[in-house]
Amino acid sequence: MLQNKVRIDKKSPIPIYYQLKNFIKKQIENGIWKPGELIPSERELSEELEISRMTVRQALIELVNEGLLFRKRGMGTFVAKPKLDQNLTKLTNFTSDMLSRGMKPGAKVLVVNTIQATKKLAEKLNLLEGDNVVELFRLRLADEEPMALERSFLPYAKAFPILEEELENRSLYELLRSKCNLNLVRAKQTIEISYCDPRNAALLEVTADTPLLLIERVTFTEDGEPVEYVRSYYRGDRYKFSIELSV
Amino acid sequence: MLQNKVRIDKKSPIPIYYQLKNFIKKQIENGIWKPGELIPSERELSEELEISRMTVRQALIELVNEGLLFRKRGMGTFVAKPKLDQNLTKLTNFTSDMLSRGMKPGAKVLVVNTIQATKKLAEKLNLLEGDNVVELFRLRLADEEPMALERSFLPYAKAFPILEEELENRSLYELLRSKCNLNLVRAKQTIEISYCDPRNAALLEVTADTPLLLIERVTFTEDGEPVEYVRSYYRGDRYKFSIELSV
DNA sequence: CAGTGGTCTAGACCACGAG
DNA sequence: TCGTGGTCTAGACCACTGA
Repeated sequence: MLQNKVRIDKKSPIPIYYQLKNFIKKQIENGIWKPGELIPSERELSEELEISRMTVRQALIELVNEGLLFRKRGMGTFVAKPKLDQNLTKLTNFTSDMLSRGMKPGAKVLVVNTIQATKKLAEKLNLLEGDNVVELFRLRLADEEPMALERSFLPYAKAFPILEEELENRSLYELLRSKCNLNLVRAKQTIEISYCDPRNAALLEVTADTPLLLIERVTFTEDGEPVEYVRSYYRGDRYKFSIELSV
Repeated sequence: MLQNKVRIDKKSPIPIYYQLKNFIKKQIENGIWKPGELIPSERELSEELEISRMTVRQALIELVNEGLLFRKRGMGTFVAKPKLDQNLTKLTNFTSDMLSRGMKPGAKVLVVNTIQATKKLAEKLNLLEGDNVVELFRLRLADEEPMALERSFLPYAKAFPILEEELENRSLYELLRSKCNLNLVRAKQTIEISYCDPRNAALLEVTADTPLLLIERVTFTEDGEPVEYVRSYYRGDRYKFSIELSV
């Protein structure tokens, strides 16, 4: 049934359930277990690999959550059809988005500033009106071509270390993680059609009446604290937004 | 520590871990455990409620996945700041989307047809060129006003029962679930700016040069089989798309 | 009926973080 | 050092499925 049980090393510092997850992923990747097919039952895996059934279950449950497997009560566990990139709706940013499209990301800093929170900003960032806020206005480039205008607002108290960093062509999220110890894990965003502020049209190399995709986003750390409020104007003729959804 | 342990009923058919989840949700909802605060440790909950630690863990792990709690190694489990609607990126559809906006959804059927799959359709729906496909072209209404044009394509073999159903003002997803036994759990979609086909501009009550939000989507069942390919043109002046993301 | 996944127990050892 | 979450075991009973 299983080619070789050597794949599980109980002495390894890598958790057993994690090794099993990787083993199952490999079986699927290599087409040994095909989409729609039944995989060995929990008890079978548990016995053949000489590990506890609860450990097997931890691996299977995580793979079900990741969408690689699905289960039917009383029937067994099956390989899901791949088709979908396996991760759902990843939190991404301009830098990694462009990299995944095979383009070279860039950022030209137009404004870096410390301002006082307006009522709207205070609301978005969970601050008080008048609290200090870092404003960062950048032109985002893809393969050296203008792609978007991005105006970010960050609570000064959390993000001030970035003011001492070189921001040109750097990933803001990477800086927030490494310099401010802020781990961004969730975001809420809206997408709508908008138009360019005429003063900024030239920067994007469009005319003022060109429709743009306006993406407004608030990004949060794992404890739910907002860290960034950003408005991005993407050139509608060059950008297409892609997402995956689940129930 | 815990007001009363009566909340866990071991005789109930409701799983213990599930009762515990609900209990914790209540504690958070009622402000007894506040955002950012430490909640009792796994061992504490296990002892006080007289249930196994593994059972406590199952409840906590699921709540962490749902974003209500977060954990720090060696420190404990904390209540996450609410702020975000708790569900991430739900798979939604026009009907429930409009209901959640407090508007009355509607659908006017323009075309129902059985056609042969083109190359593109065959690819999207995992069919062979020429296979039968149900085409459904509808004008979607919100509070009786035109909001979007939606052209859906479904594999005839899976979706044919809907042809015998009244489609006017019905939710397609609801019909697919109840009449075709198709449970849609995932989707992949793209959002971009587009313009209306001049022949259809009048239906949306816009001029042909009005920018629209084009949402293209393929929807899948839990085993990864595509069930619907749909192109929706939303009026950019009336619609704003909203999503939540996580790592 | 036998086999499946779903739930649950009562232990155990580990690595990590704080004082 | 002590308490935390992370991992793991070897059992158990249940409800559900298909034959």
